[in-house]
Amino acid sequence: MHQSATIKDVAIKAGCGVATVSRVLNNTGSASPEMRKRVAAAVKELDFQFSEVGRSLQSSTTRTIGFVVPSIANPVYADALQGAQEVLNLSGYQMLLISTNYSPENELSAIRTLISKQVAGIVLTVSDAEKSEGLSIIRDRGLPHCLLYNNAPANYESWSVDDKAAAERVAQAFSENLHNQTGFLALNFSKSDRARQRYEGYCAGCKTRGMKKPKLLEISENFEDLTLKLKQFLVENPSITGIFASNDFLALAIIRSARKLALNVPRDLSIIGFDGIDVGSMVEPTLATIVTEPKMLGAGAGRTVLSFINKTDVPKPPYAHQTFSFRAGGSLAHLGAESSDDGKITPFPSSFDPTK
Amino acid sequence: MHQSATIKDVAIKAGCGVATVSRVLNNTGSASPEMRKRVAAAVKELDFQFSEVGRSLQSSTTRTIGFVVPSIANPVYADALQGAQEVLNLSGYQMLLISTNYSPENELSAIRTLISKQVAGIVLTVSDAEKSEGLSIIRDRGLPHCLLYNNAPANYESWSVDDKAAAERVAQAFSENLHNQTGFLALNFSKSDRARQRYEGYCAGCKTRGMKKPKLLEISENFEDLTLKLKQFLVENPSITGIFASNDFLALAIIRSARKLALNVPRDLSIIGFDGIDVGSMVEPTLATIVTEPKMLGAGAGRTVLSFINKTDVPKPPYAHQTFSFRAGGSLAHLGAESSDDGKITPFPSSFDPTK
DNA sequence: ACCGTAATTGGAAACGTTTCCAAATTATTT
DNA sequence: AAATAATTTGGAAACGTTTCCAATTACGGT
Repeated sequence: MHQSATIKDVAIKAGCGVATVSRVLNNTGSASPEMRKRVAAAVKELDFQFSEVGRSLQSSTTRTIGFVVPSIANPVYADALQGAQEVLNLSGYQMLLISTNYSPENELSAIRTLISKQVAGIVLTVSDAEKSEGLSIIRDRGLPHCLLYNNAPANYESWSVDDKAAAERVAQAFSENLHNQTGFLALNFSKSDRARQRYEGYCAGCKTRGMKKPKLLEISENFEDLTLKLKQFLVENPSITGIFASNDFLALAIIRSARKLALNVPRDLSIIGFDGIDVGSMVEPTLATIVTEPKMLGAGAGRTVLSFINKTDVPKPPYAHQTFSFRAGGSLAHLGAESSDDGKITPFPSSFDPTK
Repeated sequence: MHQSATIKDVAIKAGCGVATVSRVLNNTGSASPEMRKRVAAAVKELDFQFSEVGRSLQSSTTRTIGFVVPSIANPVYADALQGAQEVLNLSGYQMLLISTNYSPENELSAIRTLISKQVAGIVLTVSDAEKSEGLSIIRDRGLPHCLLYNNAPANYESWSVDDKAAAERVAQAFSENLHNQTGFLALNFSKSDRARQRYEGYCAGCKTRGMKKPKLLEISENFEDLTLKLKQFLVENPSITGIFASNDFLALAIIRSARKLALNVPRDLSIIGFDGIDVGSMVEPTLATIVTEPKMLGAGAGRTVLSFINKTDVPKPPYAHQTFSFRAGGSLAHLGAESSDDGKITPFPSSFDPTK
C-alpha cells in the first residue's frame, strides 16, 4: 500500500541530483558508469516508474491517442479499435476511448475532453464529417487526427470504406441476378452519413443498371417490430425480390423475420448484407455481403495519426475500390428465366415450404 | 492553429490573479459578481479549458479508469466495455484501454503503464487471477480495482459469469435430452482460466448426472482445420452425440463444419454454445446456449471501481446463479426413440449446402 | 468617524518531470 | 606542469493547476 516513488526519492537514494537521474534514465546527456550503477540500484530498490503526468506537463504532450467511435458494441468499430490498439502498442502509445452512442453532442464533448487531456492525436468517427463542430475544433488546433469510417473532405486523412462504391457493387450483384425492384433496409438512417451514402450509392447503382429505384425501409433501435414492418413493407411493395441491408446484423435479422413470415430466403426474398462479419459465412444460407476490413482500417487510421505525430511518411489508405469486396452467398438467388423478366411476379405471401 | 490558453492567460485578460480564476471556475471560495463576470468573459473569449494534465499533477489523480482486456474484437469484451463506458461517462470519467491479446506478459506491462499514467482505478480481465503479477502490484498499491470475467479470490471484487455453474447447467441440458457422451470444444485452453473453469464445471456436471466424462477437443487460433479435426474427433469417439462449445463463435463454426461433413445439426450432432451472442437466435437452427450479459458485467465493474474512488457503497454483483441463463435452441436435439417427437424441430431443415 | 468582522483577492509553494546553464571534475595536449 | 578541452554533475526554471495564507477591501454597528 505504498505511494509511488518520485525522481526525487531516486536522487536522494542514489546520492545525486534529480537532473542526473533524469539524464541516466532517459539516456540523454552523459553520466559516469558509477553514477549509472547507483541510479539503477536506487530505481530497482524503490521500484521507481516515471509519472507520465509530470512528464506530460513538462513536455506538453502525452503518449495517448484519443478515439471517438459511435459504439464499442458494434463489431465493426470493435475490430477497428483492436487493429488500432495493436499499432499503438508497438509505438508505446495508449488508447483513450470514448463512445458517443451516435450522438453529435456527445461527439463534441468527447473531443473537448480529449483535448483537455492533451492527447497527442485523435482518431474519430463522426456522425457527419461535413458539419462536425468537433472536427473543426481539432483542425483549428492543428491536432494530428484521422477520420475512420467517414469519407474525408479534401486535404484530410481518412481510412474508410467507400460506401458509395460498395453500395453500387451491391446493385450490380442484384442486377446480375436479374433482380429489378429491391429495398434498402437501414437503422437510424438520419444519424449516420455512412448509411446515407450507402443509400445514395445504391440508388445510383440501381439507376445505372436500369433497375427501379429502391424502396427505403427504415427501422428504429430495437428489432422487435421488424417482422411486422417487413410484412407491411412487402405488402406495400409486392414486386420486391431483394433487400440490401445496411449491415450484416440487420441482414441476419431480416432473414429471421422473413423466416417467421414463412418466406424462403433466397427463393422468395434475396438478401445482401454489409460489413462481412465472420458469422455471415457460418450461417445457412450463407450471407451474400460486402466484406470490409475494419481491423485494417483501424490500424491504418492509427498509423496515420502516429505518422503525423512523428512527422514520418503518412501511410496511404487503400484505393477506394479496394476498401471492400463482394462475397457471394446463398442468401442471393438468381431469378431464373421462367419468371417474367421484369421481375414483378414474386408472390406474397408464399407458403412455400421445402421439405427434403 | 492556436495553442491552448492557460489559466494565466485568463487571469491576465480578466485582470486578476490565477488563484481567483481557479476559484471562480471551480466554484470554490468566494468571488464578487463583478469578478465572476470578467472571468467568464475572458474564458469565453479565449475558449479556455483546463489542462487536465496540470490538474492531475496537482491533485495526483486523474479522471481516468484503466481497462485491461484480452481482446477488443471479442464481442464479450466489446460489449462489457460499452457497458462500462456508459457508466463512466455519466461520472465524468474516461477509459484508458489496453488489450493484451491473451498474453500474461502484456498484462503486466499494461498495468505498469496504467499506473504510470496515474489512472484513478483499474478494471481488468487477466489470464489467471490466482497468479497474476500485475494484480498483486495493483493490490500492493491499494489502487481501486475490480476484476471482470475472472472469479476473484476472497476479499476482492469481481463481476463475472460463474463459469462452473453455467457449464454444469449445460451438462444438465444435455442430460435432460438424454445425451450421455459429449465433447468439450475449446480454443486456447491453456491461456484462460475461464475456459478451464468451464471444463471443470462441465466435467463435474456430467459426473453428477451419470454421464460419461466429456472428451476434450482443443483447437488453435485459426479455424481452418476445424472440419478435419471434428471428423477425426468423431471417428475416435463415435458415441458422441453432442458438443459443448466454449463460446458461441466456436459453436457456429463447429455447426458449419458438421454441415460440411454432411452431418445434420441437431439430428446427428447437438451443439450448445456459450455467451449468448445475438446472432445465435438469428441463425437456423437457433443456437442453444448459455446467455450472459457482458454489458451489465462491464457496467458493474465500472461502478464498483467508481464506488471505491468515491468511497460510496460498493454495488453488489449478481448472485452466482444469476450471472447466466440457459437459452434453448434448435441446435440441441432430444434423443428420443424416434428421430423427432416433440415440436422442437425447426421449420426449415438446413440440409442443402451451397458451400462445397 | 471608528472599529471589528466578513468577504474578496493575489502571491507563492507544491505536484513530478525535463532541460538549460554554469560549475566542478577529469582527461588531453603542449 | 600548465593550459586547454571534454566530460560529468546539480541548481533552478518552467510546464498548468490548486490551495494556503496573508493582505486588502467592503460592510455593519456603534
